[in-house]
Amino acid sequence: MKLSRHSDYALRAMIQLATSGDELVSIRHIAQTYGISHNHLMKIAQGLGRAGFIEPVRGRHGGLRLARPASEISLGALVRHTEGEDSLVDCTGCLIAPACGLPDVLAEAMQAFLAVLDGYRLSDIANRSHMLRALFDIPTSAGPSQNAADPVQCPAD
Amino acid sequence: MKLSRHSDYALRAMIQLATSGDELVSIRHIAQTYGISHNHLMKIAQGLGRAGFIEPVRGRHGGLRLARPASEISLGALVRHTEGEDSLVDCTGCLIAPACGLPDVLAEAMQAFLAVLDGYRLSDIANRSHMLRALFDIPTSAGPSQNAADPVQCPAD
DNA sequence: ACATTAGATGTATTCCATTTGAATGTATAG
DNA sequence: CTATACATTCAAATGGAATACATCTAATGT
Repeated sequence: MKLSRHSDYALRAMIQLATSGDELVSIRHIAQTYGISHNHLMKIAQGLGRAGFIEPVRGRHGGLRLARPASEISLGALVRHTEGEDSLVDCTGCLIAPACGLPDVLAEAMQAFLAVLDGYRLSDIANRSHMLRALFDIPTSAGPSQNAADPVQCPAD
Repeated sequence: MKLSRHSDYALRAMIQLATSGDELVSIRHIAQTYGISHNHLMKIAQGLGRAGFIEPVRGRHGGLRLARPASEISLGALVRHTEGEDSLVDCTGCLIAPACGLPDVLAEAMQAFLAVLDGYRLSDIANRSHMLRALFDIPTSAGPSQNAADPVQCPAD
């Protein structure tokens, strides 16, 4: 019972974009932040773009930004997109499928799971803005950090 | 977002055992019923036995039976056992872990998921007893089927 | 006692999905 | 025109799950 890394990375990227406000953030930058595969993140970003969560900007100083305010993006919608909504079990070819009550129960449980996520917005996750901005090394009006080009590296990696 | 086949098979086996009442059912028989791997099911049965869900009986006419009545076994406990209770995401090494609110939200959603399953018992799933007994080809007092040695085969397999 | 049956355990191999990597195309700012 | 960054496709690799094989232990019927 684990979220795929696909979902994991998508959520992380969205958090970073939410924290970065209107500024464009390149895929490369996000990948470097978390120390994850650049190519993989590209595909994830592609999917997020097609689904209307983010807006890609091409060209020299391009990058990604949220297509809508973080307060209007629910986590449920995100997870639904990255994980898919298909059933938890595959009953094709199961002998007892016609009499089995399991799929219904599992669907109900899944619905409860997503209902909780529907109750949270991206802005709720990224609410500790100052802490996150510091971790992302985003310069603020008060006091920008000394080296914005090379973001903090993950110590455990 | 799928249940592992491990969980799937465990649930199916438990349903068959619940439907079979006090009678012993061999692992081989269950495997043949669903057309799944005998050896794999053995390991799953092992785990179920160790966890106290089923009671294995060795020897010539041995087999498996439920350790407790089906009405006292909750689906939540079963899924918790087969899927494990660890977190949905692995945050070790994630840069923003200290400020990230995601794990809490996911844990809450997971809890809601399991809470639904906790509300159902194995007996609720196997409630259509007569249909299931027919599918499992279990002889009844009224009219036993003609060939109890060779159970019905899955048509789609 | 002995053979038979069924579960218990361990190892190894196969299989599949996810993840990653590489190469190429497309668009845009300067 | 060129450098940069996203878009797309294909192929390799990694890791976990599922399966197969081999062997052992325990209980039962003869």
